[in-house]
Amino acid sequence: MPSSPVADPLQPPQTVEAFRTRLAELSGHLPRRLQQCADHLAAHQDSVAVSTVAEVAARAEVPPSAMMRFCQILGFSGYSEMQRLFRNAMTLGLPDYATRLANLKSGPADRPAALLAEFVEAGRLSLERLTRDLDEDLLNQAVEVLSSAAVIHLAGYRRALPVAAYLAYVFEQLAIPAMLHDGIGGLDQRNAMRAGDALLAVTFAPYSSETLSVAAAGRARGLPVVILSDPPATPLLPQADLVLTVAEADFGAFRSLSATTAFALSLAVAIAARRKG
Amino acid sequence: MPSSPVADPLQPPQTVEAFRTRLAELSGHLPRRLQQCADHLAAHQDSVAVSTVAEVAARAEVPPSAMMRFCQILGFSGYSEMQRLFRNAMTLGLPDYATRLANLKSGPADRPAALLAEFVEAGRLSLERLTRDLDEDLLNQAVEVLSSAAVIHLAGYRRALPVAAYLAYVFEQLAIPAMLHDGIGGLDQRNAMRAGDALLAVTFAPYSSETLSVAAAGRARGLPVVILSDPPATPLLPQADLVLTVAEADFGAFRSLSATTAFALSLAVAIAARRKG
DNA sequence: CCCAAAATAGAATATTTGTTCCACCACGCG
DNA sequence: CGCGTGGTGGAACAAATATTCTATTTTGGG
Repeated sequence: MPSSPVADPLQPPQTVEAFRTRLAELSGHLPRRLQQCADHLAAHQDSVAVSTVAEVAARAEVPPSAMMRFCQILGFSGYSEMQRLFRNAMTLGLPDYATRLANLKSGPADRPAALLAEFVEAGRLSLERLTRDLDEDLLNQAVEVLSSAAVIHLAGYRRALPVAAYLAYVFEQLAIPAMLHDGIGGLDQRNAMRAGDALLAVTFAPYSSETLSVAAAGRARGLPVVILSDPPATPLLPQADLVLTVAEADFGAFRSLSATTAFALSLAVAIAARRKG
Repeated sequence: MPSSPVADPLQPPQTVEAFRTRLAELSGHLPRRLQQCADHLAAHQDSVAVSTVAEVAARAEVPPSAMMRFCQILGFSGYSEMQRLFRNAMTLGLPDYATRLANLKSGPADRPAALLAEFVEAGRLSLERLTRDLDEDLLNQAVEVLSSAAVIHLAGYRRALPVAAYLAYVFEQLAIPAMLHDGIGGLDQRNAMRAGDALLAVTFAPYSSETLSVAAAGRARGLPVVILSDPPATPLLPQADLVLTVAEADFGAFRSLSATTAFALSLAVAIAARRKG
């Protein structure tokens, strides 16, 4: 691809990394006002996504026109184009969303490989978002609670079943007592939840009533309940002691589980480490 | 007009928390278009900060004016005021992805968050490799074969079960006849495989004998057999018509399924598109 | 089945925001 | 010591965007 190590002054940076590189290159041999722009952007680059030129310029203590000139020096056509870069990087929705969705819906012989590229992109965004938005404290609490359980009960239906099943597999590998409530044949396994155990339930909106009912049963027995879901999980807050959320980017009506599986695995391994330590 | 005589003195939510609460209150007893707004905002609340009304409205599949009305129902004077709430919440927010990832990794290796950062990194690598190493021709053939099947039979055990289960879920959503051979209670479902059907088996090294035996049964019945596995899949080549591989990066002894789920979803959606087209 | 009230869509309007342009200033070089 | 080059700020202009308004459709009650 046409991305060279040395910055081409006519081509705008396509990624935030490229943007930073360009900024570093320029910084130092720049007229005073433009240097101010560079310094300010280096320190507050993400605020570009949500601010107007006037605001950014004011914070950098330069007139708006100076900021405009600076954008153009970076290779952008103007402030808007630079802003678009940061907006795209910030939102989980894919760029050109409408166009791509139209292609997916109408495009007759859309190549499977193109489709795959979209889902890979969605997965990448989700993973990125996962580290950025992580509530570390919440995760630590979940590890704490679950690692001290005698048996970890797992629940998850429909789209959440793969995650619960995966957790069951990993826990077994790690020699951690765990039990998957698969609800096969309508058989409950709720009475298997005993004092000293804990429940880890996985559910995504719209929340399946089975999962919620297992969670309620767990609480009724006094078990700590941890729910893994997608944001916003507001309706779940009263149902659990801890609610962890993973935002999974969608493409069209479809959502992969790329970030969720990574999160689940981390959780399991962290629990194992805690139990050993 | 901050105070009205009626018992609906709507003050705009001052925090995102308050915003979520109000959303939850309203949701349910709302006219159709406004409910769409509520649903969309619940799922993509942060994208408001970086999008115009027109964009948000388009994604929610409502006209812009409907979104405006909804903002006013929430108590805001208009979209701009609502947007301000999210912009403010975001600027105080976290450093960007690269910085955050570096911070997470630099900490003690036993921190759950550090662990997560590693798995996220592994996931990203896997996704990257997935597009790079993709054998497009093979994927097209798989789509071709599976899309013309009357029923798609799915097999997968142990670590592959989540993938097979996920495929079963997605096929059902897409109204594609599919059957998961879960092998529950040691019950085979092999006689359900009939002429005109196809088998999609998922297995990773070391290959489970159950999966291989289902694949053999499928072939014996003359069904086309597609296997989804990890490289090198050489031992599987004689067992199947097509062998697709997804390389999943590992961290320590552990492998996530980030790339595999993305691949599985793509495959399913591509098959659906092919059947419709 | 009809009517009133609410909801809706899209066009018209108002406002905000980005961008360009040009007069002015500072500095260095002939 | 002027003259030219490059930098600067602000005002004028253009584009994008939010917001309001109204004709039309839908909904629910009598």
